[in-house]
Amino acid sequence: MSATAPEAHPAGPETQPQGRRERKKQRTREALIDAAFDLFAEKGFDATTVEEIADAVDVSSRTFFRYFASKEDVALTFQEEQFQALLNALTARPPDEPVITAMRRAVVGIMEAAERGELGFATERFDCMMTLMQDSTTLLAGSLEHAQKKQATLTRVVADRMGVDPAGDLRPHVVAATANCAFRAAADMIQEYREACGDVSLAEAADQAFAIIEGGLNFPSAPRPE
Amino acid sequence: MSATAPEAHPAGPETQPQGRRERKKQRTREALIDAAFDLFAEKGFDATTVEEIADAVDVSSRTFFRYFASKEDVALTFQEEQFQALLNALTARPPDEPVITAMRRAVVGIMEAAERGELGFATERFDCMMTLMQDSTTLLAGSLEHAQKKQATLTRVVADRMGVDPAGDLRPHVVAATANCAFRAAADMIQEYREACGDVSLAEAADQAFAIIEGGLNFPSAPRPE
DNA sequence: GTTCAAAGTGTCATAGGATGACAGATGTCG
DNA sequence: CGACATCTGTCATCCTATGACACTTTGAAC
Repeated sequence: MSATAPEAHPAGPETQPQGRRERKKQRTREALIDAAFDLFAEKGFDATTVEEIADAVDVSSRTFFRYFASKEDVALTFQEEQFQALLNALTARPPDEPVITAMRRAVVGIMEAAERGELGFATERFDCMMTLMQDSTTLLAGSLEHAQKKQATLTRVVADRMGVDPAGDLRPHVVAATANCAFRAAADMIQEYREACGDVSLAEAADQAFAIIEGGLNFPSAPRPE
Repeated sequence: MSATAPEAHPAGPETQPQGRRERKKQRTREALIDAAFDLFAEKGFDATTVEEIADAVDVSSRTFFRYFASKEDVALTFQEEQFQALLNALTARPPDEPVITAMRRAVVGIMEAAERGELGFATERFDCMMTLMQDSTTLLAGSLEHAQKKQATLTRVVADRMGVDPAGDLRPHVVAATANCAFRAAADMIQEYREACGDVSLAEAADQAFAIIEGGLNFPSAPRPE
């Protein structure tokens, strides 16, 4: 996940590959992703070795690393797709919406789409990622890192929409960070108190989180009972 | 940074160690930290090997891993200290302050203290960490992971202060996430646009970020010029 | 179709992070 | 001092990740 990424998550939408070579490459790539998730689901992220993934597709592990920069990378394919979808959704929002509203609708929309399996991947994959990240700190770290790195892009888009310069103006940075923040807050509550909050969907919780943030967070401290 | 951490960042405040063994252990630990940061500052995080750190203190690299769960761990010592200081600062805030105000003052206070070298470590170490994280994605990932894991603790403290139950109530989760968010937004702007924002301190920027969040983020989108 | 360059892959080699096992050294306490 | 716990070094091993080189496939130019 460090310096040189061969071609980290290119995975554009449906481009009809011209040559046989391209098609074969695409097939290998997807086979690796499938195999990886099967194994992850079966034995967890950490317990699955790159060699096992590669063997399942009958390529050498060296080849695996020609497709993915790291073991995390293959798992974060979907996160990358989600992020790209978010960018699209955000720019597609009507231009007269306040930024935070546009962001909120875009984020919630994407999460709903993901939950309905309407993005490039199945719902199980989405759930699987959530589960995996609870058990694997390295995967969690990778996911957070990915999100963090993408935040710079998001900031630029937000700044553009606001018509301000991201150098010197903190506001677009905060708005972009808020998207992250709302998602994390929602995911945290659901993961840590799964039984208590029952079947609240991530999308719903994120929407609530945005509502809370937009309210300004001005909650009183409780009077000390004692 | 995964499953078994030997004794990740214990580093309590000044406890007078009783036995010679304890003292020696403490000395080794600190020597490792010092050596690590010297080397990190000199050649960067990734380029420094555990063996080099261990050699500098004249212990085996196996011993290094008995003190720190990973190479990241030794670098995140200070982040852990900062977090503990934040918890203390937060609980020390007057009970009649609204939570978000208490959080804001606590966060900004800690960052100012860190910038003045008033915590357990020198200012250079603080700056060093910032620099290192720009160049090392693995360290960045570790830092984010650490922050994320601590957020659960922070959430509980916030919930306690608000007198609410963190299961089912999203608000404390959002407040806790906001602290993270404000810090990240501030750090991002300063790091990516260093020249533009000149000598704005991290503490100032974080304070501004809180102000923006408390305002509710209700910014209009710019009219499309063309 | 033949030829040639480019791209993809396998094999081998290597570095570094991290962990388990075990024996020896070093403290601690009675 | 002697018994015991703890710390440490050595060795062995696994896994991730990368570089180097040779071989094969593919696509394109002639």
